[in-house]
Amino acid sequence: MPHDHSHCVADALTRADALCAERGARLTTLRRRVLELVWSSHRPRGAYAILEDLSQQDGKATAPLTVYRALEFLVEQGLVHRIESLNAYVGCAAPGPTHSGQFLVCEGCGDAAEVDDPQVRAAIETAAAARGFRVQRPTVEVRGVCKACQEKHP
Amino acid sequence: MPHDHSHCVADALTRADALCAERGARLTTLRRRVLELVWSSHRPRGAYAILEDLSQQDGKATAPLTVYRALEFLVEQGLVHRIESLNAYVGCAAPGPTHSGQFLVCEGCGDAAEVDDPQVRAAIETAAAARGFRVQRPTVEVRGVCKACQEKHP
DNA sequence: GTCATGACGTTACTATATAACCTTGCCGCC
DNA sequence: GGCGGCAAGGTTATATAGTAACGTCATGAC
Ligand SMILES: [Zn+2]
Ligand SMILES: [Zn+2]
Ligand SMILES: [Zn+2]
Ligand SMILES: [Zn+2]
Repeated sequence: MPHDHSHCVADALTRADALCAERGARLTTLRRRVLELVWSSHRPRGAYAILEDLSQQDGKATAPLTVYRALEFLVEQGLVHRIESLNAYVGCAAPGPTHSGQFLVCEGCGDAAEVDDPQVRAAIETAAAARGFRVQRPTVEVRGVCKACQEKHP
Repeated sequence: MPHDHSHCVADALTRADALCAERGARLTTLRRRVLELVWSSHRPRGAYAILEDLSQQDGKATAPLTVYRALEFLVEQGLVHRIESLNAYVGCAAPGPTHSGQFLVCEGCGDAAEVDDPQVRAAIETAAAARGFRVQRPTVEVRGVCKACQEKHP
């Protein structure tokens, strides 16, 4: 779905500003820049890719730790999610009460769509409870093909 | 649950022998050794940890590729699963028709219990279908605390 | 035996992530 | 104003994870 992505970015930054202000968290210039770079598309972006973007913008090399620290902050604040199966990061579509959604990762276009399906969450909770397992952080990353890509290759 | 783990290992190896024979897949000495090392506990084990085990057994350094190739084979055969969120590998409890189960990973003891819950699978399938997403490979890795560890720290 | 195939070894390299330590800038307070 | 405390960010080095390219050897079909 071709959309006006600049809106996605602008919205994400606005929400981030609001959330951090509300919580007294410091969304510094660097952290905000990293957040914007994560949001450069809906494809999860690796830490080193972001590092390169940053270095290029500044015309000088940046250290990995700089990026990792910013990402750590953004993940803690629930503004960004880490996709474990890709070692990459993607902007959260609906930050707020910190959550952990599920991700539909397309093999075709690479986009990762975030969904937060109560049924999925409940099924996992139930299956875990049946084994006496206390859930802390569920990770659900579904590889497959998105609607748009299916239509492209019929 | 303290159990006779040697049984787990023996069973796993027996099943692996049978499955590979049935399929005409070659479970070579190296691959069998790696499988045994993966099964050394119920904790997912990193490729480099296995590499060290192997090197130590042989008294000479082994190359990473050796291990990665064996692991690739074992994963393809469904004898071993990769835990994405840990970059580690764990033996499959019920190999056979190749499946992709869910994993309950304990923060306390590190054990990863494999479950294959139809409800979870169905919920994911439904949620994906509702968005026109075709599922290929679901990854579910739940971090939390297992029953035994909960009882240990009440 | 010959030859094709697949398994394994060797070397070098890329990618991802963290440790230890120091500098800077902000903020409240004396 | 100046000082103490703290958190962010910089610097350097290192740990951990994964691949590429190429060669050699074993197995099995013919
Ligand atoms: Zn967008
Ligand atoms: Zn797609
Ligand atoms: Zn066991
Ligand atoms: Zn446990």
